[in-house]
Amino acid sequence: MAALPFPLPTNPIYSLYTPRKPHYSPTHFASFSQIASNVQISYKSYLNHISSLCKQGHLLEALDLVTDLELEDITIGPDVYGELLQGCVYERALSLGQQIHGRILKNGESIAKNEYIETKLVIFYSKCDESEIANRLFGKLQVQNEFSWAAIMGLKSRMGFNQEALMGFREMHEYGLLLDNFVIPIAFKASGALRWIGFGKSVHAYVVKMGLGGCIYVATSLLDMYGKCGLCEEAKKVFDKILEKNIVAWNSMIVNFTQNGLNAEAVETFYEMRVEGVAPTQVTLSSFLSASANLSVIDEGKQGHALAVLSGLELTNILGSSLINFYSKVGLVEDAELVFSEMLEKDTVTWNLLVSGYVHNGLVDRALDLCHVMQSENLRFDSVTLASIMAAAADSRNLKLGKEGHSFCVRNNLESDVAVASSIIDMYAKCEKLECARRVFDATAKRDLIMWNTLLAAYAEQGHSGETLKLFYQMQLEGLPPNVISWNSVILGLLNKGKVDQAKDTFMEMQSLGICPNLITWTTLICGLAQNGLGDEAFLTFQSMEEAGIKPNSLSISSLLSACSTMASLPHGRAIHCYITRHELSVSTPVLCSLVNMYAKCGSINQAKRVFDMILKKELPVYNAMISGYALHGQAVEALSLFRRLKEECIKPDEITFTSILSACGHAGLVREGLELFIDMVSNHKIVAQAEHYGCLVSILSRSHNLDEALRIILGMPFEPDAFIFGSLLAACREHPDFELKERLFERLLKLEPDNSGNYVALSNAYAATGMWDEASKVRGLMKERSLSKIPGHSLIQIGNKTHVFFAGDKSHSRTKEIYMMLALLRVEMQFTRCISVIS
DNA sequence: ATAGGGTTAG
Repeated sequence: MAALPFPLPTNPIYSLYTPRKPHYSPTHFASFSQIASNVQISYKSYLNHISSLCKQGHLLEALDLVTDLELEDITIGPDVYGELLQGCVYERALSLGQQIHGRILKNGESIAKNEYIETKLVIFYSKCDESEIANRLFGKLQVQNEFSWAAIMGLKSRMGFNQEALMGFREMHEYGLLLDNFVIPIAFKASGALRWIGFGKSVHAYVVKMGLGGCIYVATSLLDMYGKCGLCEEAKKVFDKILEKNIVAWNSMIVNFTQNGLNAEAVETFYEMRVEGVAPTQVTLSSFLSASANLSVIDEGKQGHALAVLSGLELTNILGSSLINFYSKVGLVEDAELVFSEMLEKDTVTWNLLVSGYVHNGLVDRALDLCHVMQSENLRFDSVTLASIMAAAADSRNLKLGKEGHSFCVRNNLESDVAVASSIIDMYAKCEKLECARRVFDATAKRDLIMWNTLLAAYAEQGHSGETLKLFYQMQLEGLPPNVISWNSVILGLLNKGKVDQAKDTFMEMQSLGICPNLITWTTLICGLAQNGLGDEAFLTFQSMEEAGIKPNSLSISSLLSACSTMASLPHGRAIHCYITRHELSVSTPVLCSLVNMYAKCGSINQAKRVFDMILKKELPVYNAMISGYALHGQAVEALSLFRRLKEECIKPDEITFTSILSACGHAGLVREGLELFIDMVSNHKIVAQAEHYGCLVSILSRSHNLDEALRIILGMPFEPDAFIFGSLLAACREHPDFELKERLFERLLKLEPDNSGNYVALSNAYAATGMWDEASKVRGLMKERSLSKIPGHSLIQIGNKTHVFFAGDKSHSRTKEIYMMLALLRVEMQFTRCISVIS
């Protein structure tokens, strides 16, 4: 047990289980002789009547009776005024209480100086949160008893002056008063609010010594204190020892589990409570809904909603907000809207919840519309609203909105809020304004872990691994230990820069420092390995992740599928497809796209089509994946027919669709169709042509031996030709016998991207395509010399109905040569226009 | 004695 912060009392043990009533009689201080004996009966009946009126909240009627007594010149004892004041305490009726206070003063010292009345007045003003009056009266008290002390300490704690409350607790003890089961809950509440676990534990020790633990008020406040300090096991121990658990005890336990992130335990406790047959309250259900939202368990949360309705609970702000929070966290936006519309009174929290719910579900426009409604209803934005707006701006890369929001924050002094500042930093980072993000970060006085992590993520995302590491060390120098998210960003930064080995070292380092990698760490690693061409390692990492007992989500699955594509390994891809089916993982649109993409890139266009056909509600990304698959396989006719179907179904194609369909036309040499599509994109769909679209156009023209036209297009483009354009040209003249042209293009490419191994592979493939194996080999040697990471490219060659995958990796040309020779032996006609290189 | 909201990592 921890040391006591105060000496133990020497007095006999205080009686514990007494109900709340003073241990002295209120009338004890009043001289009953003052009351005429002939009116005593009627006085007593008056008193009883007044008392019952007060208890029912009929304060005005009670006061009328007192007036009657006064008119009959009957001396009124302190008991009557006490009852009245107690009634005012229940009703929090400040002005009425003040009137009674006035009457008491008018009736002279005998009543005003009565200890019972004086104490009641302190209690009354304290409960009405009238700090100044309460404190003044308390200071002037003749006797400061346990009751007035408890009232004042409760007031201080409610006002947020918890430290003062605890000081009063100690002072009270020094004053020689007993710490009873009325003050101790206040002490627990204050130490819980301050997270002063040491103080709390020593009060706990006192409770044990004094045998106060059986009092339900003491026990629930003790359990709450442990919960607030994050010690859920201790809280659970206290909870289990409560023999007769009331609703507050159950609620406290559920609330504390939820607030400490132990959502499953919260749900379990809720069910235990149901088994015990205890009726839930709003507190129970709002916490249960929070836990369900955090666990994304839809059925449980819906049951909670149903139970709230069945229990006849009123849809107050708190219950309603919890419901909105639950529905929007699990993606049921319409249900959230329904609850919102059913709520009679709404406050800023309610509105904010729906706004953030929209943002959370990607409905940025609706979020902003709701903000406008908020404005028109004259509701003030607070920092929470702004944080959601900034998240919306970041999501939609809407720099204009972000800047407006930022200036609103500056005008309204909201940017000093850490969460708002973090969201502003994130917004600038997502809009690729890293310097602005940095400026906001530097200008912020108070920085928390999330803010550091936001900037870390921003640098990592852009592959500025150096800056990421610098910041990572700086935060540690400033005494802030990084968490998993910080480490994840460092790993991501390194992977995005291609520094795979360093990323792997960092992964080991974090574990040796006792930081446990989470799903995102694993996924980042799997994804990064796949993107850096290390598909095998990505798979091994996936196995380690499974061994670590971490279940993949749709992103890890997509990453693995992209690893399969990189390796062009159909068996691996099939294995993942089986894994999805076996584990009944949710097949979201991104996963379906990755599946289509994987099968296409692994050469099985038919299987890709089968997956595509199985999708009932086809969205644009799925079409895009399938079209790009056809493009990859040189099946331009199928790609074009799918493009028409897309239009028939009134789905608007985007720039990605056009990139794929244009590249399909390029591979098939469909010049007229390609040019028409380009014009359709620019004039009908108002899509600004990007470099890759020009690249496709160039590629289409080059492939049809229209190199002059291609060069004309390049000159007329609204921007400088980039590596992609030169790459397209180089790829386009794969079969072109002009070696010099290839080399010149390659030179230009190297100037733009000296470290891109893809260009070397492209040149090597171009040599290989025209049978110049030795030159191809030289380029490979050059790559090795410059120790460029080997990204194994691979080629898909369509022969008859089958597509074959040829690797252009290390042993590329020898293997390609082998296959070419095999094909020649089989007398299969080579279709070079259908020979596509897929180089990431 | 118990009660609802915002910001970061793929």
